[in-house]
Amino acid sequence: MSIDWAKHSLAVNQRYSDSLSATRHIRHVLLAAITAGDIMPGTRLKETELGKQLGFSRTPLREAIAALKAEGIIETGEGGSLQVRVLAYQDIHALYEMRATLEGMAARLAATGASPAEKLFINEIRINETQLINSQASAAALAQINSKFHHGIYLASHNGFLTEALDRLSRTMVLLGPTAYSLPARIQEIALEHDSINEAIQAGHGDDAEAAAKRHLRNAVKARLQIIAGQQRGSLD
Amino acid sequence: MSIDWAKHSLAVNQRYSDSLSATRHIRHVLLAAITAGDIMPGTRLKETELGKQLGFSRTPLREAIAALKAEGIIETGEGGSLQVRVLAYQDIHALYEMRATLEGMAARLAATGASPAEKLFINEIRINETQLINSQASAAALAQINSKFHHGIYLASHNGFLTEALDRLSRTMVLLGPTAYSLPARIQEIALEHDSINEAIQAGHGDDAEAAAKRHLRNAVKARLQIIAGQQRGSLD
DNA sequence: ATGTATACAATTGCATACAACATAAGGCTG
DNA sequence: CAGCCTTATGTTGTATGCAATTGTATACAT
Repeated sequence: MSIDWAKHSLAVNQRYSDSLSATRHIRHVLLAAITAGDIMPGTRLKETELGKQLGFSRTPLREAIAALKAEGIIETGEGGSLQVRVLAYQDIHALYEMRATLEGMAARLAATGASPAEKLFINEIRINETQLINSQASAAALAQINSKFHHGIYLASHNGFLTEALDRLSRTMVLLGPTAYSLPARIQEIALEHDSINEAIQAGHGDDAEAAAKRHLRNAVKARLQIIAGQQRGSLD
Repeated sequence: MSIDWAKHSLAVNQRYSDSLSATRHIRHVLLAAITAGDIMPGTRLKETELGKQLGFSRTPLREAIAALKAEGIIETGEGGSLQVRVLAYQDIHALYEMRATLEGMAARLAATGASPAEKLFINEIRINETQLINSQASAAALAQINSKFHHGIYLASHNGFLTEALDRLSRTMVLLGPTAYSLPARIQEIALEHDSINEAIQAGHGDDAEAAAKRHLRNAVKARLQIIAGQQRGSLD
């Protein structure tokens, strides 16, 4: 029941051309494993075991974990044991509330301050997304282009702290499990909502962009709650 | 020209009753030293030296630094050397832009969702602040009560991610140097602005609270720019 | 005199070893 | 038989040591 670390490790090496220090490499691999669902929230992580599986000593492993703890992805449970953070039900609302505000801010700033090139870039991603949806791409592929779309807007806000905060929120959200792209009905809605955001940005309408982004996120919570309700099993283990 | 680590170390031990692991202890001590201005942005930190001065080995020190790097307080310069992060001029605007949005959100949520006890608590801090100002308290004391006031609002938002994001921003802001409480003229303005925020929260007016908080932060940037202009020295070392 | 190359010193990155602590199981006692 | 204490095992926390990379100084050549 061991995890296929080699896959994630390879992907990270490919993405960064093997140029990462052990500490940062491990951090990315752990994030990838959590994102892929290979490690579920609540899973206990044992340093010795992880180190052996990953092929690194405990020193860089612990440094990577220290960084993930600072990000709120990993937490120390009772007696100092390590585990992937478990989000409470009300955390879901808090998370989306934050994202709605920040995505709204990013969309507004993108609409009012993005360069022509950035606007073109965002629009291109949007077109690309439409093509993928029409060709019935996988949920993973759709989630990836979705990420690109949002991240493009973050960057166009020209606010590094905003970009970082939103990236951090996105990383935290993987703790919630499967994305909304597992709901076929939601996919079309997402496309429409992305369109409103994109159009407002292209037109340079800050207010509209912010409102559209907030609407998008409010709908996203609804979809998320639906997924969680579907996963609901007996709460008594 | 060594730094008085014992002072910060003692303060941390007092605050946390000696119950912190070496790693977390060191993290707090470093933050305190940076906040106090004992270590300026751009200062190079040498692990061996720091470890000896703090009385800990390099392992927990490196873990503390890993956490601070994840928070953006410490960065790795050319060739892997460590230094306290240096903020660029445009970072100041980005930081305050973020804080204005998040403080506005927090104030709105506090106004609409805080419990009666929380509102009383915030009001009490506000009264306390007035007394301190009238008694000509030190800049440090004013900065502290200011922190309490804002933090009280964060908590009353009932959104842990928002609270954490704002705390993180506050920690980053210490990199900017002296607070606005070194400007006598600004102190009275701050009191008035805090009053508007507090009144809107007490009255439960979300829109007003958000607007007042945003105004407060906009004025804070102005004051900050004034301080920085005053500090201006030749940019060629 | 200036630019470059080489050697040395210093610092960071990683691994191994040790110490302290928490947990769980088993035996002992009431 | 139940409860508690003891002990053994496993896990985290910290220290030290080694390897590799980078910065620096000096000497030499142009």
